[in-house]
Amino acid sequence: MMQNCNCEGCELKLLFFDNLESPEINYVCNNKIEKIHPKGNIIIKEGELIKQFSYLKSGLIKLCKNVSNKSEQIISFAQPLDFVSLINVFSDIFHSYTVVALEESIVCSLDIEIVRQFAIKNGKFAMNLIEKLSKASDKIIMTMLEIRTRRLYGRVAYILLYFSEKIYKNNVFELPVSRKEIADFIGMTTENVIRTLSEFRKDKIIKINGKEIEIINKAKLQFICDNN
Amino acid sequence: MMQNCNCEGCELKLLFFDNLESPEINYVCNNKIEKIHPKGNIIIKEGELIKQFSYLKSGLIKLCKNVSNKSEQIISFAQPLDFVSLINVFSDIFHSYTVVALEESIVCSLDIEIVRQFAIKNGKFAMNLIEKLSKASDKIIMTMLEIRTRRLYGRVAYILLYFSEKIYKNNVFELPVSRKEIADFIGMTTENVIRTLSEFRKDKIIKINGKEIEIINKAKLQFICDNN
DNA sequence: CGCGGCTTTGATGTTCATCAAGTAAAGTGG
DNA sequence: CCACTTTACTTGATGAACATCAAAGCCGCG
Repeated sequence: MMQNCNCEGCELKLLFFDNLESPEINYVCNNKIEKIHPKGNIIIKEGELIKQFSYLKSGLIKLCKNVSNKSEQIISFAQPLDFVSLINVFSDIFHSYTVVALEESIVCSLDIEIVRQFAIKNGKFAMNLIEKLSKASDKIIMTMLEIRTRRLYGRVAYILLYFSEKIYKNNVFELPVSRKEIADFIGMTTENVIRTLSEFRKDKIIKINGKEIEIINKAKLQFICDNN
Repeated sequence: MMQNCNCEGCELKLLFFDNLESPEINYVCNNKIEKIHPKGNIIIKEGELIKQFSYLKSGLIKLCKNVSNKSEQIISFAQPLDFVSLINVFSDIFHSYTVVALEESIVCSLDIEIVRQFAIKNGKFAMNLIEKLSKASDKIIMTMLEIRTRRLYGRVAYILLYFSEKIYKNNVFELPVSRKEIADFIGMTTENVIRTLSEFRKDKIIKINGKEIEIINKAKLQFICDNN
């Protein structure tokens, strides 16, 4: 789904291509591929050849991986500006992660060689890229540590606060993932995630209506997050 | 401990400064600080201002972090070429990790601004830097996932094989860390790490003599690693 | 020689995964 | 559109995995 939209107005252009001259921006604009991925669509598949540099313009994605033939592991969730095109696109030949759209997502892609050439020609652009990649990796590692230091209740509380504060910026939100995906992310079983959510509901900390969650006692949820 | 050693012979120069011209290499050589850190020394402290870009010339270090006031978390172990100067040196103002020497380590440091200017002036150098940073982050994330997918026995087996194969390339080796540090790394308690090591000893999988470990049944250890 | 830190083992209780069984919701084909 | 299948969700019961508490031995160091 190639589109000839004008990149001049794109805020992401500013993020990555701030340091490119106008003819280069035009080049990017003419050579980029913009694709709308419906919910559930696989954007990048583990094992595939890395051909493109991609970034998320809108939507929400999950980053996952198959580890040692065991069940799917979810590494992180990401929104625009959290960056997409992965940690390893410049250092590997094959994708080592799978990226899936959790909500309808617009992804812009550029031939990886074009980006590489830009970086080589333009050090400021490269430096900008380093900053973005660093922040993305750092965020993933920090989140994994935050989860590792907690137990079941704390982990579930953490992820509820995460969606509420970081992603939706609202006490009421629609969970973009299944109970199983939460379990895969926090490293617990689906049953125990459900049990914990039910406990929170019984304790009047949250309201549950299918995928819709309302946080009604945020202080208590924060306390559980901090003390479990 | 500043030294005027000749960087021309340094293999790390090739890794990072392959793309710098000779006068630039001389500049690096004259402005670098080479420091020998004895075992146990803190090389970088969490919270300090980021002033330098550092890399490990020899030795072994651990990367750790205090998370949410809870006990110290070990993120990874690293050797030379595994890289040091962290994921976030170009994107943050303060160090968010602590680096400690587990064995006597030689660290070379350069003013971070010098490195930044090199990257801006020389895109190839910047690209090289991106690759190194990417690989380092990717490795950390992969290791955290490998540990997360396993249970106590599998985790301990994993770390024994890790030290044996990746670090010391020998079936006999001196553990560079305490039992507590292993526990902090694999996210279990010290007592259970010890108990597991004792079990492995009773099952004649390893021999233990204080910090010295000998793997005598590697196939079995690998099996435990793969099935727990 | 005595103190503190690291290591070890055992006993106990908590946390969590697993198994089982049932309900609700969502997709599928006639 | 409905019967059918599949997938997601939910709850309970049980046992396994693990943390915690306690006590003692070991070792290096002042």
